[in-house]
Amino acid sequence: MKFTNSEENYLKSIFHLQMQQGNVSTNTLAATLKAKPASITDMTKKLNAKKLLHYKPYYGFYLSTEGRKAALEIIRRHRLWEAFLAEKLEFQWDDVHEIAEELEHISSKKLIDKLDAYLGFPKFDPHGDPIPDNKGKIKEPRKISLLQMQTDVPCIVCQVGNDSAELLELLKHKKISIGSKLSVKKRFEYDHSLEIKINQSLITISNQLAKNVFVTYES
Amino acid sequence: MKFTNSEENYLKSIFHLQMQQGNVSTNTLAATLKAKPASITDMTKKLNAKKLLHYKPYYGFYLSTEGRKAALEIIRRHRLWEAFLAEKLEFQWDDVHEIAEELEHISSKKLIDKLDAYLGFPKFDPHGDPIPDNKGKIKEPRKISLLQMQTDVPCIVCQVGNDSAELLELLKHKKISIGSKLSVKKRFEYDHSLEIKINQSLITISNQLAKNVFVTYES
DNA sequence: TTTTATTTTTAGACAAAACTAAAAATTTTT
DNA sequence: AAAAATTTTTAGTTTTGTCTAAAAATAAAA
Ligand SMILES: [Mn+2]
Ligand SMILES: [Mn+2]
Ligand SMILES: [Mn+2]
Ligand SMILES: [Mn+2]
Repeated sequence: MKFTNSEENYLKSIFHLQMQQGNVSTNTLAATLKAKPASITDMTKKLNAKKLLHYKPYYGFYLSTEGRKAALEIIRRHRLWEAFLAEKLEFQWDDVHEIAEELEHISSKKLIDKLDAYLGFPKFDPHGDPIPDNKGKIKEPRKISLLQMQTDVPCIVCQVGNDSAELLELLKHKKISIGSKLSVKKRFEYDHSLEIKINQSLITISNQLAKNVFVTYES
Repeated sequence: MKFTNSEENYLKSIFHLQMQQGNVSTNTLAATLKAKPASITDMTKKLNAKKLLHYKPYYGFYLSTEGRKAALEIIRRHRLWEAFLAEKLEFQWDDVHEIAEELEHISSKKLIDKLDAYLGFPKFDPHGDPIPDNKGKIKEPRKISLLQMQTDVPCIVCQVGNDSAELLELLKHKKISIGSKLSVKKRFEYDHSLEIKINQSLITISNQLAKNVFVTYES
C-alpha cells in the first residue's frame, strides 16, 4: 500500500513512541510531531479507517500488525539512507537525519533493496539503531517485559527472566509458557499487580512475575 | 527559494517545452503534465505571482530568469540521481527516470553537491542528457539527430529525445543505447524510415524514432 | 465578415492536511 | 461526591492542488 508523507510520519512516530511507553496518547504524539492535538485526532481517525491502528476515542491508540509493518518499512528506508549519507557521501552523523526525513518517503522497493545491497546490507545506522531487513525483521529481537506492555494489546510470551524452579513452577501452574497468547487487561496501583487474559480467562499476576515475563507483539 | 513538488514539476516541464518550441501554451503543458487545462491556468497564475514566469492571459507563458534558474537546479538534481541509480545501484537506463522524478524534489544543496562529487562530477546522465553544474551551466554536446546524419558515416549515439518508457523500451529492444556505434545505410522516401548498421547487422528505424536519437561523429 | 471551432479562463466543488476555538469526556483534586 | 483541571474530540476555517462545467477570448472556416 502507498501512503502520503504525512501518514508515514505519523506511523513512524507512533511506532517509536510505542517502543518507549505503551499506548500512545493524542497529546504525546502532538508534541513529538509538533502539531496540534486536533490534527492528531483527525489523522488518527483516518489511519484507523485504513486499519493501520487500533483507536478507541479518549483511550489512545496503538499500531495494528499492518501499521507496524508499514512503520518498519519507513524506518528501514530512513536508516538505510542515513547509512548511505554517512558512509558514501561523508556526511557527519549529526547531519543525516533531516535529509533522511525526506528520502524515507520514496517508496520504490527496488530502490531500497538495491541501496541495501550497495551498502553491503548494514545492520545498524550511523546512530547505532538497527536497520530492519527487507522482510521487516530487526536484528535485535523486540521484547518487552509484561510490566511495560500496554493494556489490551495481544502479545506472545517469548522469554522468561530466569530459569529458577520457583518461577517455572508458578508459570506452569498459571499455564503460561513460551508461545502463550495473552493481553494485559488491568493494572492495580496498590500492589502493581496485573490482570491478564489468557486462554479465554482472566488471571492475576504479581509485579514480580510480570517483570520476568517478556513478550513480543503478535506477528 | 523553496518550492512545492508540484511547482517544481511545472517549472521543469515548462523548461523542457520551451527548449523544443518557443512559448508554451496551456494545452501543451496540460498534455505533458497529464493535467486539465484549468489546473495549468491556476498554477501558471501562482508562478507568475512568484515572478517565476511571464504570463499574459490567452498568450501562453515562458520562464523568467529566476524560473529558468530554478528549473535548471531541478534538472541537475534529476539527472544526478539518474546517474547515481544507473552507475552505483546498477539500474537499467529505462528504469531510473520514474524514481528520479521523486528524488529530484529533495532540495538540500549540500546533498546534491556531495552526490555530484561522489559521482565524479559527471557531465551526462544515462540518457546522454547534459547535467547542469552547481552554477547551472550546461555543457551542450554537438549532436545531430539521426534524421540529419549523412549515410555511411560512422557515428555514436549520445542522447535520446526524451525519457519516456515507450521510447526507451523500443531502443532497448533494438539494442541501441548511449555509446552505440552505428551508421545510416539507406533512407526510404515512402515512409521516411531508415536502415542502419549496428552491431554488424542491418535494422530498420522509423522516422519518429530517428528523430529522437542523437549522435556525434566518432572521435 | 459572420459563423464555427478551438483554446483558455473563470466559477465553484472537493480532498488532504493543517489550524483555532469551543464542547465533551476523563482524570485529578478538594 | 462535587469541583477543577486536563485531555481529547468536534465544528468550522484555511491553504494547496486538483477537478468539472460553463463562460469568454481567440483562431479558423465559411
Ligand atoms: Mn519524514
Ligand atoms: Mn538514525
Ligand atoms: Mn517530479
Ligand atoms: Mn534523463
